Amino acid sequence: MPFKKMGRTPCCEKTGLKKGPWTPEEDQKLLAYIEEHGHGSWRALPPKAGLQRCGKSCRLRWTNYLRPDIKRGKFTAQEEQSIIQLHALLGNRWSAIATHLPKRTDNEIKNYWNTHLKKRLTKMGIDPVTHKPKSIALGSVIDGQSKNSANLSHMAQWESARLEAEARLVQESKIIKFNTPMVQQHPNSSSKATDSSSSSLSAQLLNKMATQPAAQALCLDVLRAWEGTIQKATISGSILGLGSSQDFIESPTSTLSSMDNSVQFPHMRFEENSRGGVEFAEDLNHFGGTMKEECDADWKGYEKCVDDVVSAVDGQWTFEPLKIVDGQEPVLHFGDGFTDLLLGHETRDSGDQKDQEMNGGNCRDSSNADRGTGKADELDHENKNYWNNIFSVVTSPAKPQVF
DNA sequence: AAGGTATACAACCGCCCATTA
DNA sequence: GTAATGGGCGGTTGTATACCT
Repeated sequence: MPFKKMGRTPCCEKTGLKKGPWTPEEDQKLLAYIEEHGHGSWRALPPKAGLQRCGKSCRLRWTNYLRPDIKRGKFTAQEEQSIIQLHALLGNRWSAIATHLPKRTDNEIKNYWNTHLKKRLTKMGIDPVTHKPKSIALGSVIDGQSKNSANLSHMAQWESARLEAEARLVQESKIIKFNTPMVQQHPNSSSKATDSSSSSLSAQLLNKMATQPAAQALCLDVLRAWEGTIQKATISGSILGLGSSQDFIESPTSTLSSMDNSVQFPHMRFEENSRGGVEFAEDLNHFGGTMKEECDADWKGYEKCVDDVVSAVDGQWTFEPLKIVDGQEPVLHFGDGFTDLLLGHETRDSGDQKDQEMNGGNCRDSSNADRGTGKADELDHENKNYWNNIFSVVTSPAKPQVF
């Protein structure tokens, strides 16, 4: 009984068809046929092309290998970072991840993740599913946080998909026009987004969500909460050993109706950049509203340990000094650290060359050394870039994005 | 040099969904 | 309304190669 589903027939007769690696001759036959006739029906293709293969096999061979617009070869550091960040955001949605990596197939990305990045994660003591230190992911310290973070991971996936859909709807309909000016402009900012061109609709959408209660879809709140969870879990939980934190994460649905505006987008400010796109300008308050209040208790205890910040060295999560600048609270951000570590920054001094390469592009450099200097503006810059990366992904699904 | 093991990647499998007849 | 079909997707397996003992 080869097929469990009723009404389902085999895509092809299995007997007599070749399986396994494709030969150059087979590739040539397939290429020649598609170039001349197009693939048409994959099921009907093999006999026409003179191939003893099933149509599905032909389709896979074409889409994953023979297609002319495929980039093969080693993944760049930028691509690696994209994969890691997108995976943190989207999970194992390889096709969705692939849409943001030009000329890379989902299969290739999936394989690369499984054979390289996933192992690197594990080696670093980070759970590849939750993108968190395993001590947290396993719930060895704070079970509640672990569950919350796992839930948030799924929530983030759900929210990201929803955000994509919403952004597409807005862009495609081009009906919504925002007559209100860009709100919450930074005092130093002169950027405006008053036009209704499609290029700025994403910015408008984000700002609309930030300012109009009825439109506050909270698509990004889950990420914010997620980040908060990481902060709390990492700093107050497993790292500083301050005990468990109270649950503060709710589902997007529940927060939609109950959360105060002050803990939503207003602590994030978006601007339209010179290219007409949207970019995250700054986090006006790392801990805004109730989230800050709920964290105060932890922060009081945290004051005793402000000289310590977590870093991963040789696969161990350890402490290193962190100076405070201008009385500002040092903040660990989700995404800081482990992404770079995965990219080869295993130690504070080992990634210099790579840092230089990445700094040449639009990559974050969140080396621990920089963090250790306590340069608040640099931290802010890193934070800004990190969110820009995420937002550019979720708000520009149609545009391949390489960080 | 030979055998065993690990790694990387291509390919396959089964499920699912949208479309079509 | 239902079965048939095509194709997408994620998980898994198979195989070639590199590395180690």
